[in-house]
Amino acid sequence: MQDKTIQPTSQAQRNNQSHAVSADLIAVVIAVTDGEPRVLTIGEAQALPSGPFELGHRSLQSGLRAWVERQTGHPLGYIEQLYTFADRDRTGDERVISISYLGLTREEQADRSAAHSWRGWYDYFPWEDHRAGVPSILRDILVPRLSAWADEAEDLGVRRDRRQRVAYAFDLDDRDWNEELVLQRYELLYEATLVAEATRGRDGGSPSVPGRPMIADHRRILATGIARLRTKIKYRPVVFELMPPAFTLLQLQRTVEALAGRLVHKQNFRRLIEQQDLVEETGETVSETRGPPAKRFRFRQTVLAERTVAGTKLPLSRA
Amino acid sequence: MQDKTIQPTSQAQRNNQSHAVSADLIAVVIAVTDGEPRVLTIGEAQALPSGPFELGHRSLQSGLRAWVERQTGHPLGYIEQLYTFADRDRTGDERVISISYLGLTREEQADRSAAHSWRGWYDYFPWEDHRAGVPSILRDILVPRLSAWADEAEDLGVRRDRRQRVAYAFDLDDRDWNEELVLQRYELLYEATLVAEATRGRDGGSPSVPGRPMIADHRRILATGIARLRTKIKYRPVVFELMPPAFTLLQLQRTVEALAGRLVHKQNFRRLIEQQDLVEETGETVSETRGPPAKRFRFRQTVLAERTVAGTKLPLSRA
DNA sequence: TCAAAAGTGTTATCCTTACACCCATGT
DNA sequence: ACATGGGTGTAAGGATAACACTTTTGA
Repeated sequence: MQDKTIQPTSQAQRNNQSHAVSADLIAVVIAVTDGEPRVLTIGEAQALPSGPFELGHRSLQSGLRAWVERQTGHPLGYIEQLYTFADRDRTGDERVISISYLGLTREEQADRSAAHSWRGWYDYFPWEDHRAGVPSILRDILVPRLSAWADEAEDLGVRRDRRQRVAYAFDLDDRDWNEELVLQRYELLYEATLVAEATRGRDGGSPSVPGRPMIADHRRILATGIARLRTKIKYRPVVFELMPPAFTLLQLQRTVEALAGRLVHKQNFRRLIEQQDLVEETGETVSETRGPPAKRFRFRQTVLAERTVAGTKLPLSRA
Repeated sequence: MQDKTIQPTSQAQRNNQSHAVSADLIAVVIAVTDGEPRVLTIGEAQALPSGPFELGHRSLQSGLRAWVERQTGHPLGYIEQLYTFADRDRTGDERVISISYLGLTREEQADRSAAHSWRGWYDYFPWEDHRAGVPSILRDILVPRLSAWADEAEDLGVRRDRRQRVAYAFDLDDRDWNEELVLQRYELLYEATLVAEATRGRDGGSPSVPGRPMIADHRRILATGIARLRTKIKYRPVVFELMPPAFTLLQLQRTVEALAGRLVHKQNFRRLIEQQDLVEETGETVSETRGPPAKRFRFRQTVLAERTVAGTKLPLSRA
């Protein structure tokens, strides 16, 4: 359109302070303790650790690590970027860019003095825990309210679209539950103004549904992190970031189940783990549970080097 | 550590202009024409479309769309976020945050007047095209130079680490080539100062290797986009964003091969596509190639709604 | 004593991989 | 005629899902 745009304009306009933005770093830090997935929070457990990206930070990652450590006393191990989004600042004349990260650790003797706490993530998403069967809130509260919301649309197309999305994201009948759709479910609930965040500041709306809210859009970010983690454990050995150095296969299974929010088949799970050579025996056995002593295993660090690998899904031809 | 950090500090410090940043939006826009994957470039084909995120932009996505359209006259369809990174500005007292996106379109009658061009992505990464067998540059130039670089390290551990990473990322023997490791390969070449971008500004270094450079870190971003696309085509039906409304199975196959940089098995590919119900016949046939007329297919839009689905890899137990 | 947990097998089924082959058509 | 491409068939192998069952031990 304009011929002055032959060179990328970023350089040219950088000195123009008219587009001032500030960047926030936000961390979703997860640990699994006693078979419960927990998230690291600050304040009244309504906020994720976060802080502005500063000039002193060497990189986004190190800035994030600094903030988490400062606010919670907890050093981070594995982290990966989640998503970046932008909202208009409350003042309106500035933009806030939020860069979110997912971190995995073990909930250990961190600095007690720091004001932080670990909260079970199902406090925020009670409908996501299907380990003890389909949660009653789902059947009794969420689905009826979502159906009502779908039907209240005037336009036929909208109605159909809503029904379809609700069915897809919340479809139960046990086997069809897709645990990865954490974010889609939260966003549907938000759209239907069934979560507190959606009605905040605005008037009325439906009374919100069980599940603890968070400040700003932190709960949405947490949902993003959970969704990412639930998909990732299926194709990358990230669970081990959450495990102690040595563990039994049952402990490993319980951790996976805690994350996925559903139970897995014991024998097949064990076969899966062993056949992929993900673990090796330490030689010790422990009998912390009742039942016979269990062998302890450790993660084979070498697989990180060997098989950062990905799976093929293309039927390659031999050259 | 500090007790004043009970609340997230982002709010508190937002008005402090000491951490001024500017945010750039960068687009990797891909199309496949005549069996060649192309990337949308501006300037002397050394830059990706980009521009600062401005107050007028409703969202990151719409800001990106605006910039690409302004600079190239090309409207965007499918886009997804790639990655966000930060570099110190050349002035040193400000930060630049780059938010990159991947876009997929068809290279069509866009505005001719706009100063843009489509470049084959293998111009930038000649070592990534294995459709006609292992590229000779790989055997003759890249691998020898990388080996030399690995061996020139003084520390034994570093030497071993480098060799391992080179072997993993570049290992040939045909079948073991992993087309998804585009970024890892580029970064190794960068680390070994074998690409022009690595020696730019600095003195000497090894003479660079075949492959067209780009400004700043645009080539790294392109590598990120290619890698993402190569992995994504395996589990989401995104190829169809690159196809015309109707196409033959061979055209579809050629597109996938262009992206993956390797040949796929014809019969098995067709089975894969058909059994997943991704396409349906239009009823027409065309004989543009020699050989018998081919049926034309169209993408079944419904699958987007039905199966945004993901695959299980956990051995779930029946409740 | 009994229930929870550690283990070991075994089978059917599906998907992937790899072959081999025939037919139609344009050069 | 022949090479290129369209289309069909099928057999072997491995991974997954779904069974059933024994043994050990703490509560």
